[in-house]
Amino acid sequence: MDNREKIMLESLELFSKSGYDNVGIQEICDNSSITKPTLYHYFGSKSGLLEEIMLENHKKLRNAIISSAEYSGDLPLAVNKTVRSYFNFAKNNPGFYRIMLCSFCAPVNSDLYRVSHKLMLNQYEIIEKLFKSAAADHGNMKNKHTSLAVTFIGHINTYISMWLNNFRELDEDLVFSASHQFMHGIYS
Amino acid sequence: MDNREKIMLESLELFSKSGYDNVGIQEICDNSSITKPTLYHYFGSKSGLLEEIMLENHKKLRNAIISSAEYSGDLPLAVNKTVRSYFNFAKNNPGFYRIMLCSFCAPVNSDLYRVSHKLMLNQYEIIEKLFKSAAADHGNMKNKHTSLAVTFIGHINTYISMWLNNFRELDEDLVFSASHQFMHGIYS
DNA sequence: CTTCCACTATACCGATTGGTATAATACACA
DNA sequence: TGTGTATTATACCAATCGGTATAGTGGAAG
Repeated sequence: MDNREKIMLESLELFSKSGYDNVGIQEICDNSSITKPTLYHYFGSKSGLLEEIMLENHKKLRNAIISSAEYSGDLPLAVNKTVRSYFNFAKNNPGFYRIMLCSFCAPVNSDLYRVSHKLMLNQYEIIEKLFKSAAADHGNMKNKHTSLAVTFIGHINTYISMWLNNFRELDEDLVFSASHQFMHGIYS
Repeated sequence: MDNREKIMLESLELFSKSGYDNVGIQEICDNSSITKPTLYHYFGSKSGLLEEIMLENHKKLRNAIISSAEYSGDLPLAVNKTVRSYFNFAKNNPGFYRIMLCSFCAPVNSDLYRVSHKLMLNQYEIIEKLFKSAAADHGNMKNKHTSLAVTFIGHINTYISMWLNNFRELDEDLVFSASHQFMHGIYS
């Protein structure tokens, strides 16, 4: 594993455990067995490091959900698949998901917000597109795309957050009931 | 307004805008028109200040929801009233609610977590008690108290978070549909 | 053999961090 | 008017923050 990757992995770990602001550059370097000039050689700044971490992992998430969230006439199916994709991604990237959850409610005046905000909006857009396509077949969804997308991701994050805090498993039963419950919220 | 209160109000404002870690003691003092020894006279430390802010506001929240979340044979009613209480509290204390949302996903190794964790658990307990009482009349809720409580608060926070980010209003319609959707999740 | 480049080591920078020691002040009470 | 106490102001602390300058090392490629 090269140094760049080592730094990213290690700082992701530290950020998720202590929070971006509570981790110093020196601490990252010590844990990665590299020196400060090396870190600045690759990332330029602390927020630059955060940005690359968020960009790279967001890309993986995006790839995971973008195909699940495709509408082909069956909205419950797409919703079900998307929930499953999110759950699986969280399981495979718990450290990053922790940080992402923080970034959903990050203070406006923080590096995490500045770096992540557009990425969060991009996530909304992907899901919004699903509901926009489905609206043609579901009249009661008209002009609610954004609201639905935000609610949907919010509910998914509720379950993932529960899992991260050991309140519940992310199993196939939960995929079903979460999807089912959300769909009921649309129809009613 | 006395200095103690002035400090608490001002730092709550700053914390919610920039995050606890990004606000320095000096900045709080400048904005409150007091000096550092005064702050340390009242609160002892930065985390002590955070603790008093969280304790005091949590107390207000607790008082607001504890009567709403009382079970008197009508679960949908109690759920509805509780959602309304949360929404109203958030409307009246947006700054604190922002911080509280952060504290639900705060990194374990942070002041915010250390100060808030028990308070969050206490919130769960209050709601858990509601579902525990209701379980006598609703067989399918047995042994799901904790899970239900966490999910319930999680869903409420999703809507409040949307409101804080200007995606949606917290009106009476949303109180109804949020309650309705959650109840459907229980019955199914 | 030389050039290039990723990387290290060390030492440093100014600014800011949370926190404190000490002395002056304002005010209630006698 | 004098005294005690609660609160404040000024000035300071060591430590750490993010970030950089400089000089040098090891190894691969031409």
